[in-house]
Amino acid sequence: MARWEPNARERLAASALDLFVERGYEGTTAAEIATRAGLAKSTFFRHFTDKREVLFSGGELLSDAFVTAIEKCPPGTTPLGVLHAALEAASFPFNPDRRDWVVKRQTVIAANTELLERELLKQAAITEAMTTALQKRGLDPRVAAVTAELGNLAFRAAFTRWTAPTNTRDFADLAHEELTASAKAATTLT
Amino acid sequence: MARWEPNARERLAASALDLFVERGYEGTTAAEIATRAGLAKSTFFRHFTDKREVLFSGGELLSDAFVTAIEKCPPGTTPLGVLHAALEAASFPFNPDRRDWVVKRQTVIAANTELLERELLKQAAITEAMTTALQKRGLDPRVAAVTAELGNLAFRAAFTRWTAPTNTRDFADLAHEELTASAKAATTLT
DNA sequence: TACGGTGATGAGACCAAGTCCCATCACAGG
DNA sequence: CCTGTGATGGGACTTGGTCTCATCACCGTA
Repeated sequence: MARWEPNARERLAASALDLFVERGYEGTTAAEIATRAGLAKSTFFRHFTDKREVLFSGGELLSDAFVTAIEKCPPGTTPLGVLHAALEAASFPFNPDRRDWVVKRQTVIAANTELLERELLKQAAITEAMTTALQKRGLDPRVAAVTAELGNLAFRAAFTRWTAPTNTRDFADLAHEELTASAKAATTLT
Repeated sequence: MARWEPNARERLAASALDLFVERGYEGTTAAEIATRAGLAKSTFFRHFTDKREVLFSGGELLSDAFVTAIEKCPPGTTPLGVLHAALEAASFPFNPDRRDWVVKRQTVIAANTELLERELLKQAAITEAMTTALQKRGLDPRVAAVTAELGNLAFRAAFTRWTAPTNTRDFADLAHEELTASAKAATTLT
């Protein structure tokens, strides 16, 4: 399979993040990213459909983790229980080693609307996948939708806390905490 | 203020939707939209920052309706009560006269990922605005977030039902129904 | 060692989105 | 009738993204 320098895709992603941090997303050209990675512009677009997408590759892994975790829950598990399991399974990208990279990436995304749009799309896709997976467990469609949305909310909250400069806690930890809090909040609406 | 043909913006929006329906979003050029509206490409981009944006102008009205409705609720109103009022106030764009236009627009959006992204961004902005407005009422941040998210969910569900071919019911009606159902679902998670 | 197949790459033409600048034109008021 | 102002037109320019064709590195095989 691998020939020449075998890591074209990874090199592109790394160069891209570096350049985005240095010059900003809009100040960086796809051709420049490719050049820094020792490749050509056409090669960049062979690996990524978009200039944006270079920051989002590997996102399917997260979605898959959510979905398969949901599927693996024993039948009869409560929706909230399923959600806890799913968040647990989706914690793998967030370990201390990857923190620097994750924070850099998130800083770049937060600074650019185009990238925010893309992120929202990915999140929506995940939420939809979770909804479907929950429905397959026999949940009422509306309950499934509310559950997935709550999971998404808890995930984002946990992520925000995990990336905070002072944080030392585990992602899964924070996720469970946020989920519990959100679920409790959901019962105090009336 | 208004000179020549005074409705440039509206003409552009109308021409755009027509063309998008005829040839699809990607099959339509910004220059073509402008030409059909009797204007030039440069004028198009003077009125809309984006080719996408031509389908989303007026969206601030919706956000404003949500927020001001939340602000106008008497203190002590329950979060769910506030949400009902907000959805009621945000029903104005959805009357029988505008149905055709709304359905056309939504069909175009649903067929194109770029447009979906933009719509998600707008929805996220509205949800965030609602969260802030709810927090200003003294709600706990987490409760505010959950409430806003639930409102968003109910809104989308109501919208889907309202645009369904067989629907004859009022949007506000559907929204109240969806919200009640979602809120109830949120209490059955454990 | 020579050879052909395969898959990744490079080069460059090409189109459309979006920016920018400057000229122009319609209208208002004096 | 003249002049200022704001909306428009036109066109040059950059960049994202697509596409095609040639090239090159490596593989297995003779």
